[in-house]
Amino acid sequence: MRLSNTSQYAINIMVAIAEHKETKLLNAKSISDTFDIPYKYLTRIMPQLVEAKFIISTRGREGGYSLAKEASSISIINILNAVNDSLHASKCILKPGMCDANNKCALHDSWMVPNKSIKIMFNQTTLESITNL
Amino acid sequence: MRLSNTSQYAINIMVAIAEHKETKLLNAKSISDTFDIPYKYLTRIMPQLVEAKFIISTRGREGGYSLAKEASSISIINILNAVNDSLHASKCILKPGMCDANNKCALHDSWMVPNKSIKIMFNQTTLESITNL
DNA sequence: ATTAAATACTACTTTAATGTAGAATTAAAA
DNA sequence: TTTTAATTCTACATTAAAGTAGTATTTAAT
Repeated sequence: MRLSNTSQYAINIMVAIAEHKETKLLNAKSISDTFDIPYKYLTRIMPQLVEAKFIISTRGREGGYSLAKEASSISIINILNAVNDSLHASKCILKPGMCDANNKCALHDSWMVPNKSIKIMFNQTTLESITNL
Repeated sequence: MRLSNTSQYAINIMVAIAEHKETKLLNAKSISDTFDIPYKYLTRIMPQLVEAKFIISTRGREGGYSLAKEASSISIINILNAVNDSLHASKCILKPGMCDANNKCALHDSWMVPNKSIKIMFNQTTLESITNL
């Protein structure tokens, strides 16, 4: 029951950029150092977050990253979706696909309770709510 | 946010054995067929469940598996522990280790709510509660 | 006794996630 | 204008999980 490294990295990256309040842009090296994210791996995640329109990248010397929109408008689920193909959120916990009502997996009903809690958390938690602004 | 294939397999296997109420023992082939678990992979999981004292194996012709104890005494968390080295249950969602109170990861507090719900479910859900007995 | 049907053991292969390397591109500073 | 510091792109390497194969062992049925 875990989040992939890539997802963990992405969330930490977004938090770092949201919290960065200096005039100089925050660059990949700093983020890599702060969270012990392998630099070369991080620099492959960054373009995905740019592509998702969460951050703006500025290339060249003195370049780096900054938020592209309000921290309050970016929730954890958005970040997860940007780096994972899908969160598996709607998938069943005991089989590859989804359970249908007639043919439920053994944990289907039991899992609904924590799964709902997870979904609510990922949906309602925004960058604003978890950063020191 | 997912359970490993091995964990999923183990839970399905235990449910199948718990629900099996014929005089003939339930064998690996049947379980493999029922849940589309690769036979050879399944036969490497079985000894772990035997080792954990959840099931009894009977070798040789007409052999198979049966529950070693009451279905009510085996909870999901027990099964997960038997096949995973650790469930990561106590680990933090955004870093390899555990957060300490002073140095929390960004999602630490937010994660506590769903995490508690997951723990309760895995601890309180027993084979008895999810099988048709 | 022999055969058949089952579990158990050991080693190997494949796959997807993760991590690494190097070169290209960009743009400010010197 | 050259250098430097940054992002981006593409390809390759490593690792751990998942899957496969073959053989040994066990035991009931024949």
